[in-house]
Amino acid sequence: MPDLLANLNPQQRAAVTLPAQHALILAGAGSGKTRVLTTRLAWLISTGQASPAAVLAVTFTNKAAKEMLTRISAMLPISTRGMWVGTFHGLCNRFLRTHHRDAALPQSFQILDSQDQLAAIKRVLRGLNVDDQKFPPRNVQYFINGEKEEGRRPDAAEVVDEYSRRMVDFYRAYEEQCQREGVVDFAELLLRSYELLQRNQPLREHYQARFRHILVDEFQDTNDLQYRWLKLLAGPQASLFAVGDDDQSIYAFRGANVGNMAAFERDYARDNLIKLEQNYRSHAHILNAANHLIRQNIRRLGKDLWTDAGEGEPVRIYESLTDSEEAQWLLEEIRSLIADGSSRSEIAILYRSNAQSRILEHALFSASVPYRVYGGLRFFERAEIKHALAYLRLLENPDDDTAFLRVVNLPARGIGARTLELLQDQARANGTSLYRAVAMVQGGASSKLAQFVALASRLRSQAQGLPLTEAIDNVIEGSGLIAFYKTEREGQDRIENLRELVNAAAAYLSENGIDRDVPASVGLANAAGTTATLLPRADLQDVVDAPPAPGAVQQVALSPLAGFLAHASLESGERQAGEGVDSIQMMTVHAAKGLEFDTVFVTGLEEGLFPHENSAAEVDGLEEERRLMYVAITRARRRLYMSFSQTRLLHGQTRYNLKSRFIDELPEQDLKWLTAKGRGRYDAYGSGYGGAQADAGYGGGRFGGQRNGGAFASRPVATRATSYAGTGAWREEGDGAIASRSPPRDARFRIGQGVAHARFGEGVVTGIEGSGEDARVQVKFAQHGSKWLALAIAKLDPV
DNA sequence: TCGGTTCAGAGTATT
DNA sequence: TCTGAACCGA
Repeated sequence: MPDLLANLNPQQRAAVTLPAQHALILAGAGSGKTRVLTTRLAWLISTGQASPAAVLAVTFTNKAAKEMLTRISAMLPISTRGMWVGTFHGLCNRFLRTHHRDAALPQSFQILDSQDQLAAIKRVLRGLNVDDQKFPPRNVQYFINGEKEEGRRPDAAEVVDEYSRRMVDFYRAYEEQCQREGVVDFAELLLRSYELLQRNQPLREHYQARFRHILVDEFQDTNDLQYRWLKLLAGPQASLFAVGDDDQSIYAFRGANVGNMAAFERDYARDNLIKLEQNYRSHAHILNAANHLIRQNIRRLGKDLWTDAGEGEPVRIYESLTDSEEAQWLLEEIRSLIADGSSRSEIAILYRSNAQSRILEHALFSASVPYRVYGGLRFFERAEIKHALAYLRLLENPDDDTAFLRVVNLPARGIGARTLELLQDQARANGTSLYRAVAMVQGGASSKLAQFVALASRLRSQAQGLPLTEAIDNVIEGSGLIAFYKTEREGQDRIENLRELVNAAAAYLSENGIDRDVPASVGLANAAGTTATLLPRADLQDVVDAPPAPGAVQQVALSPLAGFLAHASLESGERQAGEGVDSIQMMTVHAAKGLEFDTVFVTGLEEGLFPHENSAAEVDGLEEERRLMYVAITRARRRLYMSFSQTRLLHGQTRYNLKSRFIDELPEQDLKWLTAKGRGRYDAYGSGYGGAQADAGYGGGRFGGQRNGGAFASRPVATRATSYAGTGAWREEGDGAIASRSPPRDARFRIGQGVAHARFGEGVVTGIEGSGEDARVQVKFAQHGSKWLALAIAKLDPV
């Protein structure tokens, strides 16, 4: 297949054409990772080594999955519909629909997103009369998801104290509620698929025999359950092809375990580790900076990016006195870039946390520079859309109490909290859903409830004869949502969004090859579309190596409505608009992962902000921040700017920050300081820093004035110290006066340092005080919380 | 049931 | 400083 392999470098080619063995591809930023993954898949199919039905490719985001499918379609003359290419959750959803009986689920089970899940948990807690001050629902949610991601059901959860005993009780009650209502949350999709494969041998063997090649994207982002799921799915004849970059692992906080990469190499791919180190994105100065920075991380598999694209431009560093001045400088720089011919969409402004965007937006907005901020609400997360979906869910499953509660009084029908409490009591007493309990309650309000139930029931019977789009239109009108938003002051946008929901449904139907005129609630056992994508396609069936075990693959008849609802839960849709206009791209560094721009500004490079102060108390926290910085740097193709400010308004207070250690970790020869290096750290009025900004308002006024107080003007370092006195975090460079406590002489320990304790396990130093015999360190342990330990007594080893 | 007021908390986020 | 959630009075 010379076409497929053309223009691949030797490492890429080696990865693509690897024999059927487990392999780990360590793919650096901009090294053609997605290309290798998709070409590998296409190559396997086009050389006849695997049929389309015998490969499974899994990603984390729908965007990545879609991208992969698009590329495969372009490379191969086959239909990709029916191929197992999707997100972990999407594939598990498909699997559970197909085997819903074995999984003990209704065929049209609903999927709760995080918001729905939280609402469901609140309901559980209220039912148990739990004091939600003591047990905040968010914590319970965190606990439950954590347990599920560790593969533990309530019976297996560890109970060590009263607190965990209660948590496990809530977990159990929540599970019962979900089961009763026929709903699953995101983690449940995975866990239930995993358990089904594990306990059902014929089923497992069927899929193991089928999937000869399992390809995993962004492997460094997998959590423990996902990795276990992959290992279970990969049978003795299968090859696992994992692509990832441990240096870009930035999602530990949501359960990702970088350790999976090393584990995978050790257990599967000891002999097949391929590094893709040639970078096709950035010039050398930028790559040097990235390489140099990331080398400070201890625990990594190790690789260095290189390019033959030439030196390019040095990394520009800018220091400002205030955050608003930083924004002003940014604006001027952007203006001159645009004047020089840059397109706005090729300029990105990155920041560590969303709160930083405001002041930057303000500067751009005031100057009428078009910009687009990533993040925020997505289409299917909007309140009005969630309301409409809740009505639709009630049509599909009246026992869905989450949906019921969401819309029972929206638009207002005079059904208040008191009424609902009574209804919930009734439902609990009878072990039934709210919807069914309506018929059992007595009293004045019951007629209002009955009217609501009648409405839902009417909408349901109407939907049966209508195509999906018309059924949805009927629901948003008939429910009174449209009329409701007409009375709202800002309701026009919401009405437009509701109308857009009809279009989204039409798009869903056409993307899945479902006839537009099929009635919304009719199952599609033999029609094209939803069902067909759930089953191995008939024309692929003959190449499945082992025949399915009897009854292993059941007929699935998912209605267009049920399919659309699942789609809405699994794909939250586009981020908000601004598209189409050539605009500056603004986003967090996390959101920028996977993207690239000609010009990148990384802003707010200050201690406490980036690295973020909260990360100091996390195991591996600083290294993760550094990886985040690495991701930020490697987004830039040609021009990279980094800026930091001496002062910044945060939570309504001026904070005095030191420049980020990450700037000190960059190689000097690849940098170009736009302001005099190190100027502000010692003297705000220090010797000549260049640029027009010097005249723009650095005069005494700004510092001498009331705003920042005289203390800063006279002794900036001392004032800066105050913002850090509380945390004392990470002060390593010279100005030891900053720490409010005098640190122990013991040079082995620093704040942010990883340590190991015989009994408490691994932790991170978060505080140091005293000296000599009295030296104590505060350590936050992964398992046992935060403790002060006397160095003279405790046996602590640096990790 | 609705609207205003008060208060705590404020990091990154996909499915 | 700003936001969202909780709370209280009409």
